[in-house]
Amino acid sequence: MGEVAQLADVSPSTVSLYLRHPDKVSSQRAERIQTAIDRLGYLPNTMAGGLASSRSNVIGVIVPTITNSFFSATLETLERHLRPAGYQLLIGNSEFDESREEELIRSILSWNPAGLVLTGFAHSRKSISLLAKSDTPIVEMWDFGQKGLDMVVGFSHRTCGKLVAEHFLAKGYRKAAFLSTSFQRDIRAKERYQGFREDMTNAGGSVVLRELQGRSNTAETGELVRELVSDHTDLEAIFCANDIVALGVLLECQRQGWPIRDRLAVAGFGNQDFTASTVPPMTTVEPPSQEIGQHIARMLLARLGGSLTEQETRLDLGVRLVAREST
Amino acid sequence: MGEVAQLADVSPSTVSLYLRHPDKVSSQRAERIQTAIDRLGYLPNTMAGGLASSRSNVIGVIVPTITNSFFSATLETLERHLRPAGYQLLIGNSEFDESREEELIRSILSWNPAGLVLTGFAHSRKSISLLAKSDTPIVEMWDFGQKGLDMVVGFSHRTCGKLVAEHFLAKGYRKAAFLSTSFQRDIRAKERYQGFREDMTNAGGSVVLRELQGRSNTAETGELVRELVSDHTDLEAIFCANDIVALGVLLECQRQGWPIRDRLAVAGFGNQDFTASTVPPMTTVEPPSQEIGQHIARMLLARLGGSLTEQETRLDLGVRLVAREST
DNA sequence: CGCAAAAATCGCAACGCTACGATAAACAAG
DNA sequence: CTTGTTTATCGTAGCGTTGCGATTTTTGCG
Repeated sequence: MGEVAQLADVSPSTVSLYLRHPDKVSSQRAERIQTAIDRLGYLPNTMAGGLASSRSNVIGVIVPTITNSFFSATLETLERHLRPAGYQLLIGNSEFDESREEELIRSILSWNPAGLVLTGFAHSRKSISLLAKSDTPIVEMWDFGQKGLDMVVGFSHRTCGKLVAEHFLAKGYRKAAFLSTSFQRDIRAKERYQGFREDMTNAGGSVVLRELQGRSNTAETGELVRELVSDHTDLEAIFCANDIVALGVLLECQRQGWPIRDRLAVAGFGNQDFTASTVPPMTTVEPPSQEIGQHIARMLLARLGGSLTEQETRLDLGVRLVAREST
Repeated sequence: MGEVAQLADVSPSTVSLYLRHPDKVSSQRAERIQTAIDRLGYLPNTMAGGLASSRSNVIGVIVPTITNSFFSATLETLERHLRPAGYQLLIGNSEFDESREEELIRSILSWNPAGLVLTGFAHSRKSISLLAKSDTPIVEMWDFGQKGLDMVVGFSHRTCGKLVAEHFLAKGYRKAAFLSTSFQRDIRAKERYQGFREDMTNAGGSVVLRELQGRSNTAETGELVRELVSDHTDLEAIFCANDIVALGVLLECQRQGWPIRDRLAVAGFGNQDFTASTVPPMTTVEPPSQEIGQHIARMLLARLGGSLTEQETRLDLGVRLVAREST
């Protein structure tokens, strides 16, 4: 930066001022400075800037996995909205593990981030105390219904389960199954199950549960479907933890020659693109993946912009049932 | 850090030394320092550290999109291997846009990153000069066959196309189509097309090309398939730019009642999990998504560790054809 | 043209840490 | 118990910015 100042024949302070508030510098010098910057290929040192101003343009985001269209859609939207305001995302993978999350929180906090976005409400004690000590704005996303540490943007997974239960009941299905990825990995799938089960049983129906070992896997899904059907010959409908699992069910039925809906109704979660084109088209629930990113960006920017007005701090974006021919 | 030093009754230098080289500090003080750190909940300030040592633990990665299982698998593996060595990934989304990539390179470079990973060989002039000026280790990934700026880890997409062509020819298919996502967005799909086309036509076959407007979309895919089949009644096989598109083809055929393979053979790219379970199971090509991440981590760590030995700097990981019943 | 107010520029002291040379403590050997 | 050697600790000078108050220049107006 010194070099730029020298070449433009101004003081370093002026260069810094120009970089931060270009309109506070006279147009002639602004021009000289910009020329010098271009000529030298000068890149400001973010760390020095961050240190001096004791704040950074980093926003940390911790998701359980990025190999998952739910979260990656949120991440992409979040980035798209935050970048124009000059923020950089620092993305961490907790791998569904609280202690991993704690480690990441520690590491991100040491960057003095302008904000921190976490997935869900489950955090280790230590994490919570770390977060409390720092005064970083926190957003918990992809869930709703608990107190939360600071801001919350998401939807209720219980309600989502209830929505599907209502739909099943309206269609006359009473004997249902919930086919899930591992609850240990995905607490939110468990919440959907609980909401689903509660409403089904309240209405005199029944729900049997099956968990996949690991992540969505169509081969294992097929096995579980065969097992379910042979154990529960009167099974009428399956609600799956996500669309890929539901696709697995659809394909297994097809392989077995069981007509979807007449023999077995299937619903997924995610409303991924392909669900509209399966045969038959799949009933699913659409989570507000993009909206989550968008509203987090909005809230965070408002908070960081320092609009002092006591603003909304918790946002339930709800989910939408997309009823198609598979139920 | 001053506080920690005071509480542990040592000098700040010793605390710093302990943090960086714990074994250079006597065990009694080490213990006192650790206690003080825990008690105060001290978190080192990464920016100050980075500024002082003029290097950072940041490794930048720029991918065209993270909403894509190819790249996200690489990202996850990369993170898994780099984190234990103390590195943090700074992920950027170029959205298949060179000027966006340039902006990201600028922004990441201003962090003084320890390394930078880019996708593919296509960069703007300015980007290249920026990279040349900085002495950051660069890795270009997910492609192979060009010179490259520094290190390269990937595979040849032309070869991939040729592999499928060979397979089609062996099965007796001569009249083929390539059904792609937009080439403008995905140059590498274009390279697969070129390799595919070259070998098909050399063997006396023919290839017709269709591009989807945007990203993989099963509805649009269906339309294009119908159009293809009515325009080219003698069409025997379709090679798709990815598995989702191939799934779209499969589903469309099913909807139309066209028997897969007998009427139309289909091959995808990606070997995503569900491809094994479609009806019939789908032929596809498996790119080394995870291996790419793994080898980049290895190369980068070797380079950063300063093993002075002139090491390999370009790595072709190849692809594997997974032949199943859809061809 | 002179003077006050506003705008533009500058100098300097941080920011919190690291690296290096200097100093002190511990240890070994004569 | 001295001296040389190794090991542990400490002081200090930056690292490249920012932000504030001080200083200079420009502007507006009687």
